[in-house]
Amino acid sequence: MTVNKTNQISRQTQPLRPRYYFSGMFEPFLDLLLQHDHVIKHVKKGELLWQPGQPHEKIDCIVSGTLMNYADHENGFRKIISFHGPGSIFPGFHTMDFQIELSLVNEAVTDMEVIEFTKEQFADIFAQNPDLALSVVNWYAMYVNRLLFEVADQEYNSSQVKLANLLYILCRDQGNLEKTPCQVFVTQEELAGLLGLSRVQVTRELGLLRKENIVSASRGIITILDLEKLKSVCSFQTLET
Amino acid sequence: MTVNKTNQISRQTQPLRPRYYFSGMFEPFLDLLLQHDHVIKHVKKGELLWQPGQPHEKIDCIVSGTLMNYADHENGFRKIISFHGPGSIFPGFHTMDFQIELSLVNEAVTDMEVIEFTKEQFADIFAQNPDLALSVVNWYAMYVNRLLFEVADQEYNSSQVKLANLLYILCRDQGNLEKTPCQVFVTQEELAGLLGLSRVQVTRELGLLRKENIVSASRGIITILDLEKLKSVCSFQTLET
DNA sequence: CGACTCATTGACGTAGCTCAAGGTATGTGG
DNA sequence: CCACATACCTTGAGCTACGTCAATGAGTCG
Repeated sequence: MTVNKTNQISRQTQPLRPRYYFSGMFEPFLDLLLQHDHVIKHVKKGELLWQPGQPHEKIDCIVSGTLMNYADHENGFRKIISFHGPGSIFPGFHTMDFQIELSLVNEAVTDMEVIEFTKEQFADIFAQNPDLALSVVNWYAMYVNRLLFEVADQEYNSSQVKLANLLYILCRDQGNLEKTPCQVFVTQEELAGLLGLSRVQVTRELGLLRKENIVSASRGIITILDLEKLKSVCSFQTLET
Repeated sequence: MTVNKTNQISRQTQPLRPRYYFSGMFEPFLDLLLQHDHVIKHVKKGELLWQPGQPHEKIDCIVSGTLMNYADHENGFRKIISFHGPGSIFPGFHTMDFQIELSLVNEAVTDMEVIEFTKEQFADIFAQNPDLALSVVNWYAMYVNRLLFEVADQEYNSSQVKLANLLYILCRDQGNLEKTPCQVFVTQEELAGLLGLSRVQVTRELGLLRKENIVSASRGIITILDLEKLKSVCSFQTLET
């Protein structure tokens, strides 16, 4: 996955679009991070990085593997918020306590290796390295961007457009926009959790996309057959110009 | 408004709840900011801080007045995202370009005075002052918290609960939780924009709350008559324990 | 081969939307 | 101070997108 590693003020050629998968931003700092006090942790697929209901005491920098971050709502819905891969940190570094963090869950979707810091340890590194501090800020900006996309754009789209947007973005997050057909490895239940729709509605909308030969679906895999047709369903905020 | 000005690792007594109105975080740095290159800007009520469609080139630190930040969706809905008052900065400092920022609008809801920096100027201050850098990060964390609240909680609530949550939070944002009756100065159209509901639906839900003597409403003012009853309608994420 | 999890499809209910017609404060110019 | 315009608010009728419930099929794995 290509990631913009800018640490200076820079005008990219294309303004950035939302993403659901974060990676790469802290790779330039891996050596630096390893020089400071830390703990190496290995987490098996399916395990949680820490127990929900606890305040966030640690910051993890991902070396390998992927993490899924979600929240379980009091009336039973599971909202998937983001995925984090190598070179991302989670949760973002800050020095406050938020109620809502107590109900966030972080699950390894593959075996993982992470470098773990306490908030105090990370605060020291943060204070001594303005470049790293800037990356923390840019990490937050990307996270805000994903959330703003949902709050200001997806909220007003039909379930059809929501789904098309998400599939397109997941495709891009994998760096697969060029090669069609592109496979996205995700269950319909996960799609529903990412979109805030019911599983049944996701099935229906996928059915429509399938009828138009835009995608084909099998157990846990969506294949994008016709990216151009898919784009024609997406909303403006999603697409490159 | 009381604001947690923590710049060290600290465990507050109460985990923080979401807020829609941001202020105070950068007040300790006002003198510091004024020592660096800046421009003082005055913006009249109703004017925009910068034109939509432009990349965000500047960072404004608010000295006085209040700003409303919203996005207009391609199919006509206006989503209100946040309000910023004295001691907040807007937009958050970062060094990337995001597509979605182009459609964010920032309108002065009162006459305003702001200290304006270019990204380059702010980047210098950021690099030289770890304390200020930490406040930028904490500012982002609070912003993320407001967005997560909407994405992970409000999304699954009925319009009744959504509205109750919002009224309670607006009340708290003003620091008025103690004194009932508490007045919230907001039109029903703004409530609709904050919640992603139709104006008509907001009227209906307010009507129900009125029947229960929880609120009374007049032109542009909602008065909370019975905070305890209002709390009984709210969802868990909204309330203090 | 039985027991999962994942996907499909139909029947039906409803929350919240749109459209529409009106009512009531606030502000402005004469 | 009145006439008129302009916000803002209220209420009803009807529609529809999406949710729920339920029954069934289709891969996958020990």
